[in-house]
Amino acid sequence: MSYSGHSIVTDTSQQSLLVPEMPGDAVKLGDWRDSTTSTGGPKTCNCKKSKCLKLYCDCFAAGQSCTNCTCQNCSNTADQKDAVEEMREQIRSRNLHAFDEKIGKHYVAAGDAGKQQGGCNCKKSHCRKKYCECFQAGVNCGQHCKCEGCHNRGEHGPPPKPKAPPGMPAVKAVPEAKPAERKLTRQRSMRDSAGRWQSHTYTASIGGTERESASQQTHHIPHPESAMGSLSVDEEEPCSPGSPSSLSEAEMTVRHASAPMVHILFSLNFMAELALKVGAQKMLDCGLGYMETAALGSADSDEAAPALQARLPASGLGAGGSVICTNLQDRVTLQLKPGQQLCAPL
DNA sequence: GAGTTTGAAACT
DNA sequence: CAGTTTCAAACTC
Ligand SMILES: [Zn+2]
Ligand SMILES: [Zn+2]
Ligand SMILES: [Zn+2]
Ligand SMILES: [Zn+2]
Ligand SMILES: [Zn+2]
Ligand SMILES: [Zn+2]
Repeated sequence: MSYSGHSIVTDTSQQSLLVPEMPGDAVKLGDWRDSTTSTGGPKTCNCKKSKCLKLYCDCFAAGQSCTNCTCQNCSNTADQKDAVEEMREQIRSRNLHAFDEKIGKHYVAAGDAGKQQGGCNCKKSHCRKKYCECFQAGVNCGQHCKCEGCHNRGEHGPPPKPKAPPGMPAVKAVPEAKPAERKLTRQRSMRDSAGRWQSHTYTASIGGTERESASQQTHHIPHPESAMGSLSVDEEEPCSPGSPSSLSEAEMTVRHASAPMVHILFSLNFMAELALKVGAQKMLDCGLGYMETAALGSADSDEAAPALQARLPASGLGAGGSVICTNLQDRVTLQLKPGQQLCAPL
């Protein structure tokens, strides 16, 4: 989702992402996009009776056309987009949030589309198997789950560790393969000191001819509102009391979607730095490629935040700092304690 | 690979 | 709503 629709006018500056700029203005979060992978991960299905036109079908639920699937009588194809869209509408009328995987058109939420907006209802799996979608998503069960005998609440054990499906090991072989270039880009809108809206495009790349690089482009845009959707940042972002103005690096924003789960978004600068420090590949291997925050978990409460923090080291991204959940309302700001870092220093 | 189990999605 | 059926994946053997 680029801002190509807007007439881009102004300057194009280059600067290092490692130099935190950004004033304490409102931060808008775009999505990370891996140029080599489709957002949300490619899905495949094996549907036999649904024609891949119901939410039973993972591909359809994820808003993807069936590709490399082994489905039968599949109608979830590009050349039948009319039928697809018709079904989508029908399902949307049944459940307004059915395809709400995106927030404000930008952020792909942790869960799969159309699933689990209200938590799981597991009865026999103790939420310890992939039958449980909370577990499958790698998150603890939360307030809205109605599960029985749940062992996925981070109380009596570590956070869920759904074993990665076989097929494409995160880091395996291919040592001779040329370092494929990977690019991570993301956009954000913010206001400059003059109050004008700007669109910032950040790019971090690794591999390829260049080793690692990062750049930033700044464009003036008419109004970000149209592009940001309902979750546009308030004109006046409520700053948590006593927070320093320069949280850019440590700041994380939590969106409390209508109901169930709180998704944690890392700030742009943080992710960009992380990409440079540990490498984009490592991030992808750790499931952070698209800011899939489920990889780190979700916090439904202050109490759950520490568990979230505890997962950071396990992700291999460094020793986590303290994550503080300052409040839990519609919008929450998580920040590191001053001087602490999520990622171990270089 | 066949058969079972599971819980979301769909249906009544 | 609740109860039932359908469905495709997760799981077991
Ligand atoms: Zn399908
Ligand atoms: Zn498919
Ligand atoms: Zn299909
Ligand atoms: Zn569950
Ligand atoms: Zn759950
Ligand atoms: Zn549970």
